[in-house]
Amino acid sequence: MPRQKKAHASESRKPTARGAATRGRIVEAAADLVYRQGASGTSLEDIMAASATSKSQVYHYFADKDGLMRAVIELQTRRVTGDHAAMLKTVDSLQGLRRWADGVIAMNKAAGGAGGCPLGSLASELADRSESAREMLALGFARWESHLVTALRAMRDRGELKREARPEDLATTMIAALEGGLLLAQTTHETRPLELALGMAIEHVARACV
Amino acid sequence: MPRQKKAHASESRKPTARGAATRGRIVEAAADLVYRQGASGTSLEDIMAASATSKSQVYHYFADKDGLMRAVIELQTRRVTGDHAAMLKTVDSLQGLRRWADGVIAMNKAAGGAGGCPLGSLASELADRSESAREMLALGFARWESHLVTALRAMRDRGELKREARPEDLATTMIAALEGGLLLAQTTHETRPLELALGMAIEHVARACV
DNA sequence: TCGCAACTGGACTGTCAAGTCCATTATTCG
DNA sequence: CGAATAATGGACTTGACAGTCCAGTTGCGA
Repeated sequence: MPRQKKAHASESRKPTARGAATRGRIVEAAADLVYRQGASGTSLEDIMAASATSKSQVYHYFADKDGLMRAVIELQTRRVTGDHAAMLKTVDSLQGLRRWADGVIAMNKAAGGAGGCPLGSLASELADRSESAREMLALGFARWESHLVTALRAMRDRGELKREARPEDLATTMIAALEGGLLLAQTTHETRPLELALGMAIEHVARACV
Repeated sequence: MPRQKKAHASESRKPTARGAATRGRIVEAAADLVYRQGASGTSLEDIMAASATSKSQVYHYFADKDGLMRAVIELQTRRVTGDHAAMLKTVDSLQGLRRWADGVIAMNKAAGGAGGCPLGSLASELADRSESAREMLALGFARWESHLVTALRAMRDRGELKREARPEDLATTMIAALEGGLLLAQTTHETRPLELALGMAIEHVARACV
């Protein structure tokens, strides 16, 4: 019996350009809605309407809602890590790190404090409810962290950061501060908690400088 | 027309002891389920089953599901602020603060990193979806912060903290670190991010010491 | 150009959840 | 005691939503 595994669209078929575009439209619409309303607060019909697709299209590309949500996590992870990779690419100093943080703060200010982190809100909602989602999100955070680690290592190589400093740990605290600050900003509708938290994290890095 | 406002049970009636107990059972069951499954992931029937009540009882004490969710927020806020008020009551030194942090970490370790913060997960889910919920949660965080501020002020009064230090800002960063650390712990199922984040926050306080 | 497979439209089903309603049973208090 | 009101049981309505099904169309490759 040659591969009768009933393989689903999302794997092992041969999508055309049109099909790939449709799939992309669905995931993007889903990601935006889920960002604003949460996964369980977003219905497939919402997504169909926002992406101008029909039910059969959604089920052609995804096994079920969970499968679509996994694709959403993947997209948001790509977006966040991509954005920060670009912002951090040239960062190799405390000054550069400060500018990166200022960029994050400016974005939050533009949103009036609301919104929160796309990865953070997904993690909070799904981490304890779906093991596969949790793993994907953990991986996403790890990838994000790795870009910070790269910047911190560059600082160390330049001699700004002490040789015994641990870039991995510093990156973890940076993201924790960012996520916590964003959550408080989202709740209070003020950017100040984020500013304070990121300020603390950067000071923490400064303490590990020579 | 004397006060025909169609006032609901949760206000302006006179509940008996039995009624108050029933109401309490409902809210507690709801709080536990919502903590594990989220608000939109928890149905009234789940809550009815867990609290051994019927639909008419739920609607006797709460106008609708939103009203019940507000009561849940209130309960969780009371719980969290109560717990931390007790833990922080006698704290007036960096040492005491460290012990408090160790207690938080131990609790998280006992849960295998999972769970997250009851207020944090509610905030992440509801802050952008219900203005009244957002306000209640902001108030809850503020009350929580105030207990930390009290401890920090005690440190300042004892002369351990610099006089120009800002207890309010330090408390904000402490909670941001805690929430961010908890989120990462929940996602990675490891306690380490929380340890690192709280370590950073306490070091941050230490930097403001004389 | 022919045939197969990718793609799409949309009706239909079954389930589950929120909220309504009314009848019945306690409890309080004059 | 005996109204008035609190408390409860549970059936019922209404709507929304995930997922199924099939008929029809488009497009690619031999």
